[in-house]
Order: sequence, then C-alpha cells, then structure tokens
Amino acid sequence: MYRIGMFSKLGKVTVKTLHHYDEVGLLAPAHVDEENGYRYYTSDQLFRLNEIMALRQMGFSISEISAIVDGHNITGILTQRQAELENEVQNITDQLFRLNCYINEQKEGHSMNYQAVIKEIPAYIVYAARYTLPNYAALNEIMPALGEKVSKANPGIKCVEPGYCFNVYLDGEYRDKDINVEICEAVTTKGKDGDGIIFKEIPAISAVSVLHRGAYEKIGAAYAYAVQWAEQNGYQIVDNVRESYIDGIWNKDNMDDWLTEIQVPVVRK
Amino acid sequence: MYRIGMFSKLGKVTVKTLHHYDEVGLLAPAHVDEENGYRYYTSDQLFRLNEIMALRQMGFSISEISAIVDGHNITGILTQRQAELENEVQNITDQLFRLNCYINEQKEGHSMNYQAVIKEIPAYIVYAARYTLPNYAALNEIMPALGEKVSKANPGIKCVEPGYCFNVYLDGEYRDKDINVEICEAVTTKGKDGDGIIFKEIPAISAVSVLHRGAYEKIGAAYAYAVQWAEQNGYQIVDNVRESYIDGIWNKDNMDDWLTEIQVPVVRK
DNA sequence: CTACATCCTCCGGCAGCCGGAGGGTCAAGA
DNA sequence: TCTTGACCCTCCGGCTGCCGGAGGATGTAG
Repeated sequence: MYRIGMFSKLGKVTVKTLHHYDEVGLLAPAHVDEENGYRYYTSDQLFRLNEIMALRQMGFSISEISAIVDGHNITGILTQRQAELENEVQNITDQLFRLNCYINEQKEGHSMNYQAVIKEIPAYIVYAARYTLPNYAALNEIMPALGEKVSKANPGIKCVEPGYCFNVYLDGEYRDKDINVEICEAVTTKGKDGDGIIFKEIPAISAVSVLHRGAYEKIGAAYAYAVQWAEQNGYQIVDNVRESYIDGIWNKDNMDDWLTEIQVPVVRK
Repeated sequence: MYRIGMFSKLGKVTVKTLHHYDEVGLLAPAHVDEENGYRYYTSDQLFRLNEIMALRQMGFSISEISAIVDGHNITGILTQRQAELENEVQNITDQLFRLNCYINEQKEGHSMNYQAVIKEIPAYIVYAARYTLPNYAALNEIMPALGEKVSKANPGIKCVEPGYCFNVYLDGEYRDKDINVEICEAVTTKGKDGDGIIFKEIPAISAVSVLHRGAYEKIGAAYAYAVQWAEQNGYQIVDNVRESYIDGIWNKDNMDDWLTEIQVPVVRK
C-alpha cells in the first residue's frame, strides 16, 4: 500500500491527476483511511493506471476510457476514435495548408487584398429570375425593377434584410459580358410563380467567402482569388458561384463603398 | 449600422461569438448605444470579422489573432503556429498508430498481456555497480549485498523508495545468461566512489514502459513486447533498457506477485 | 396598445486537469 | 516529548472559446 505521493512517482503521474481520477471514478484508491481521508494504492493498480495512460495517449476521453476498461462496447468506441483521428489529421493538414497559403501571401505583400474563409451558408427560401446581362452595371436597373414586380404580384411578401439578395452565376467561368445570371432574393414564405419568376428553396452549403469592396467591374479579381484559393486548399467547387450584395447603390452613393461577398460553394475533397 | 443580430447573419457567426469578441477586445462594435447598451456594427467591420475567421480556421488562439490583426510580430507568430501544426500532425498520426496497434491486439486476443505507454522518467542521482550475471535469479543475492556494502561505506546515505532501484542492461539484445548489468539505486545525494561503486547523475528521458508480473524468467517476453511496440510506433531506442523493481523478494513472498517495469528509452523518429 | 422579436447583462458549464489557500497528519531528529 | 518539515486532505478558482439560459429592458409592426 502506497500513499498517493509514492504511487504518483511510481506511475509517473501527478497527484492532482490521481485526485481527479478518483473523483470521476476512473481509478479509485484500493483503500481510503476513514479518519483522515488519506488515499492508499496497491502496486496492482499500476496496471490499471498504465492502461489508462495508454488510452489517454491515444486521445480517448475520460468517459470513453471508463467504458473501455469496464468492457462496454469496446470495438465501437475504438473504431469511432479511429474515424475521429483520421478526421483530425485532415483538419490539421487543412489548417497547415491555409496557413502556408497565408504566409506566402504575406511574403508577396498582396495579402491585404482578400481574405478567404469557409462559411456555412444556411438554407433560404427565395424567388428567382434569370437574365442575360450585357455587363455588370445592368444589375443596377434590373434588380430594383424585379423587386417591384414581385411585390406587386405577391402583395404582402416580405424580404429579409441585406445580404439575402444574391445572384447565382450560371456560366461555368467568369465573364464580363453576356453574363447568364439568376437573381435571387430571400423571402420569408413562398409566393406565386409566374412571369419568369419562380419561388424555391435552396439548401444550406459550405462556401469559400471573399469580400469585395467597390464597383462591380473589378469583381473578377475577387472571383478568381476565391476559386484559386479553393483549389489550392483542397476544396472542390460543387455549384455555381453566388454574389451576395451587402452594400450597393441602394444605400451607398459612393461606388467605392459598395460591398459584395463572393460565395463559392465547395466540399472538402 | 447593423444591430448585432443582423451583423451575425451577414458574417455567419453567432451573436454569442460577437459578444465574446467584444468582451476580449478582438472586435468591438463601431458604436454602442449609451442608454441601452445595444451594439452597432458597420459593414466595414465584416472585413475584420472575415480576417478573424480566416485566422481561427488556421487554429490561432484569440490572443494570437489580436496580435496579428494589430500587426505585432506577425511572422514570428505565423512560423510558430506552423511548427505547432506540424507537431500536431505528428501527434495525431502517432495516436492513430497506437490505436491501430491496440485494435490489432484486441482482435488477436492477446491484448491483456501487456500495455505499453510512454512515460517521462525524471533524472536521478544513483550509485551504480556492474556485474555479469549467470542468470536472473542471481539478482536476488547481489542486490541486497550491494545495498549493505554501500551503506557501510557511506553511513547516513538515503535511498529513495521502491521503483527507484533499477538495472540497466548493457547488452544490446536480450539474453538469459551471462547478462551484463549495471545495478543502480537512486539516492538523495552523492557519496564516495570506490570498490566498483560509482555515484552519478542520470538524465531525464522518455521511455516505453511495460509492466511485468511474476518471476524474472519470463521477463524476456515483456522486454520483447516493449521493443517491438517502440519500433512499430515510430520510436527510436536511444539507450540501454532499464528494469525497475517495484515488488520483489524483499516485500512479497509469492513470486507471482513480483512486479517489474521495463523501461525502453526512446525518442520520436 | 399589444405582441413578439431582439437586445442587454450576468451566471454556470464543457474537459482535464493545475495552482494555491487553509488546515490536519506523520515520521524522524533533538 | 516536542518540533520540524514533508506530506496529505478539501475546497475554490482558473485555463479556452465559446454556449445556454434566466431575468429583464427595448424596439417594431399591426
């Protein structure tokens, strides 16, 4: 029978850890003195401690270890942890990729232009209409007109706020004229289809997000950056690119203040 | 100016997160209403938020991000994080290796024999003497005799408790006769060398630890297991193996209760 | 004027311990 | 037999990056 300090030295763990394992019921001392509360351990318990440490070194949580050493559903927990670990390897290497990407940009000095970030975009209900635009500026006329048309046809319809109005670019690649676009605006409930306008639900996605400030002419650079970043970081583009309008002609007079978010729907390769 | 709910939707983060970032000074709202405490954000702040999210997705801590966005020692933090990440990849793959090792043993059913675990062994001050043993049983006579000899030559010397008495096996491989061994016992202070006995400090190491129960004849299996485990899990053996005696003839009559720890000094390849 | 959504500020919790305060216990030396 | 110092105990708070909820104030639309 060893007191806790001795046992902790034998097992190469801290006294605090043994206290903790006692508290959570993972490794109770073989005997506890009723008068002074001293914990006493046997050398036999080193086996249990060693197994616990072995499992900790595979990254299991305390509750998982409790289940394993008590013999509950062992293989289930083991294979689950296996999957978790493979996932973590993915995550860490992803982080490393992004970091290296970032470091390179730092060095080349054009780092401040764009920041790519993965976002989870929720599902929306939208109305949508398709156009072929001669150029980007045409949006400034079409979009307000479309809004009016819809609210006439569907009195009482409610839009949700800025950032919920976006376009989906139907061309596989970037263009600056003859642009095929689907204009979408998020609404709270579906209305009646008609006159080229349809209501639909669009599902939640993951997307590479890049912010662009200024007029729409130069938006191609942001678009290109987002696509390149996605490829470099091991993402696969799975849908048409969206542009989400945050600030624009409707609330900012100065074009340089306009703010648009490019969203490139992706999944991890 | 957006209220927090709107801004959280634009940036795809939770309100709680924005509260938190405000509290720790990472992203303060552009304006706070003095009467009711409402936070107001500008769309400009989405750039900062995006950068924060980008850095979070590379695994930086809040304080690191604060330093980076404020422009303090950027490259230092970045390269440090790079090293951390490479380290983490190592760790996770190590965990995966161990887990797979463990799963295989589970399947083959001989899992309960041994548990290998990496331990940090602290530095000790020891006295040491070398012998060539005809067999393992010879230890039972030599060790007590050595102890007496030392305490006679160095009156007042203090040993530390069980587990601090160990042998270093000088043969590169396992043998069961003509064993070259250095017997070491940890003491609190150095004494006088002489009569084949020297005092020395041995440094802290990492070691693969395996527990062996029973007499010393069958200890070869534990020895073999530890060495094999080290190799399978990508460790390099960097020193002679130690055996650390926890329970033995001095406190257990029944040989089957003897307990010995094999320590194989290693570093990660 | 009334809902209802949104906002605020605490406070506690999560995992696996660590560090320290405040106080009891034990063995050895004087 | 007493003291000293090492060791033990039980709280309690803290670390990270938020989340969830209570309790209460405020804003907006019909």
